Amino acid sequence: MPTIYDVARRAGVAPVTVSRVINESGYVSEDTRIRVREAIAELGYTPNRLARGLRSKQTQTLGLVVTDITNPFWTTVARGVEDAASGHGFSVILCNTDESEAKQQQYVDLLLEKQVDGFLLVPATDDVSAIALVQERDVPVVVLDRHVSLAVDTVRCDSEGGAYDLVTHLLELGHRRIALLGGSPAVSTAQDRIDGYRRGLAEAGVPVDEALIRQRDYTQEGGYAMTQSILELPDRPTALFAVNNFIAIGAVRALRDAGLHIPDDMALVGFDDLPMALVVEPFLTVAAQPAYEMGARATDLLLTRIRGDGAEAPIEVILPTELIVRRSSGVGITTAVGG
Amino acid sequence: MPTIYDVARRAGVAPVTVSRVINESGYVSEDTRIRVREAIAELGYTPNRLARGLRSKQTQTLGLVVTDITNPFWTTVARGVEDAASGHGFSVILCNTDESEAKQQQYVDLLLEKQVDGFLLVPATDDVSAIALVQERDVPVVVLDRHVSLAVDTVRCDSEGGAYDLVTHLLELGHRRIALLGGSPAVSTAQDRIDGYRRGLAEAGVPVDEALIRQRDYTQEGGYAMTQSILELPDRPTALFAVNNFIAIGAVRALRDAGLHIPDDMALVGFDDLPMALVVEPFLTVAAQPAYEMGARATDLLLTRIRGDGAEAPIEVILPTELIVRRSSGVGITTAVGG
DNA sequence: CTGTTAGCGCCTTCAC
DNA sequence: GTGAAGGCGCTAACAG
Repeated sequence: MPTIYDVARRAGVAPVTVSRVINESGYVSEDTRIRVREAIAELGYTPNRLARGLRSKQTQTLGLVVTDITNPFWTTVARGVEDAASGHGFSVILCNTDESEAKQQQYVDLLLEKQVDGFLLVPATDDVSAIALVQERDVPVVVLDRHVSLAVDTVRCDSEGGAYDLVTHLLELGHRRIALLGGSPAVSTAQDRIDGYRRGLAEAGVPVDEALIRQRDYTQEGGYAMTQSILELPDRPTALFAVNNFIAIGAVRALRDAGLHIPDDMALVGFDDLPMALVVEPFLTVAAQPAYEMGARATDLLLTRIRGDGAEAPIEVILPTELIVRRSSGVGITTAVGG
Repeated sequence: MPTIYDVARRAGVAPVTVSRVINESGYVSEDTRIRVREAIAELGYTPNRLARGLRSKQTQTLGLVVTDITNPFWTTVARGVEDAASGHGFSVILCNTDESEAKQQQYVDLLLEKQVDGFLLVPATDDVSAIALVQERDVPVVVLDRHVSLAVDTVRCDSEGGAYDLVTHLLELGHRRIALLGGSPAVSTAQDRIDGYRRGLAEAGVPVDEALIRQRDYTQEGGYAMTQSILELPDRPTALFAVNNFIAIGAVRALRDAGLHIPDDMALVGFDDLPMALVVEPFLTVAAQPAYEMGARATDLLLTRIRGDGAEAPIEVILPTELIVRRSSGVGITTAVGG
């Protein structure tokens, strides 16, 4: 592997001049620049980023830590991050925690050791120790999607508002008994969506029936089981609110297995839209989150922090969700409407 | 940021001793080991992998370059890679090319600069220059999923056999006119699947009608358009073979929009299964590829190459596909059968 | 506009 | 079992 010394020798200049040509930093005459470029091409020289990072203390690399790369929502976020980052010459290392505290800690340590310039992190649980560690090390972090009990930049969606919109939509259609199929209480979005659900009912003057609220996790199995448990109630609801896309799919399957028709026998609404490429027939009424934009915005914020010219105080960016009304809630509309 | 020098001073030893403790290399007495460990903990020392990599010429990092991170097939492969790699202390940098030659070249260059120890790469097209470059640099590469015109380790699935199984299955059900909705000719799997299709028909003594073969790309839009074009034929086929999961979904939508019922009006089979978490009702007969295993096997192979104790000659691993018969092909079976 | 010097943090090599 | 010396490839800081 040739180094800048080899290039320098061949071009008849000092190594530092080669460095300047590569990084387009400092003054280099057009003449020597051309000679250096030629030498680089002739030798097939490739810069060594380890050495560069060691010396300059910048790796031009971001760490992205998500909870579930299997969920299209997160791959979409990742694309937003990737596009925004590469537009500024940064690359991204993607890590998957499976909502595990231990894995999260492990990846944060690894990324720290790899000297990433900043973190984009979806907290696996409500434990903030990993994030606190990053902050202690003075490495910029932006928390994605969820909020934590820590002063830190956050970019997330309006889960409370999205849930409110969905419940209000169901109430307007005449539903009064609406069950909630929830996620883990350790995840802030799950809690926010319950809050929005309660507010929607409260504003409509409909009392909350605690027997209609379930909490498990963001999985299809969870959605299936919660739906089954709801269906066993003596006094069944007329509508279900699934707080995540996987839960919604589990609910659809459980309803189908129980021989119930959507929306005639049971209305259903969900959170997070599925990509068009993956779904045969979009029929689920959802509060869609701007996943791609969330990734891009968070990255922009992180990059300003890395540049060091942002405001001092932590910022919280909350992106609106979009209510997309389709067949599953029981209206004949299939086009999107604002929300 | 503390360095090994700080740790060494605190523990009253030489830096090299700290290094030995961290890497568990060489002899260190139990006594000093404990003192060093304590100093590390007290200072909150984190090793710097850039420095380590620069010196040792190993980064314990693999580059994984895939064509479409939006496709659940690739995220599953990625998980297989990730699990196998982290089991051996390696981390993975995941890059997405969107089937673009230029992006692939860009990422390969970047990963080379980052000094990854090895590559797992899904070729974006049939251009092999990027792979050749990696080989010139003496960095081990394993090609995933597709085969290329180059002597290189490859781990892929038996596309030809899977296609053969699907076509044979349709033929056994009595179909004689089977259309093929294909992918880009620049992608070897697309070609292999056509080959399997032709062999299946040939062995059954059914002549190939070239008017029933379409080739576009692995997208839902492509599947939709190809299906429409097939439906315009004066002499329609009775079954469709979609060579990829996205194409299959596009076909389902096109058939539905045309008011045709699956499988009564038109049978349909596809390639690649969709994860259970994402699909409401699995009804598509498919040749499923062992995505996770493909990633894991490829990683194992790559790691032996990195260790340098593998055979010299390139290896080609071909994993079998599994025929999963469901409703869409027109049989009343919904359980999996071997293939 | 170009060059010299030094050192980032670590590990390899050799010495004791 | 432990340490001293040196250098991986690059760029910051300072000259000129």
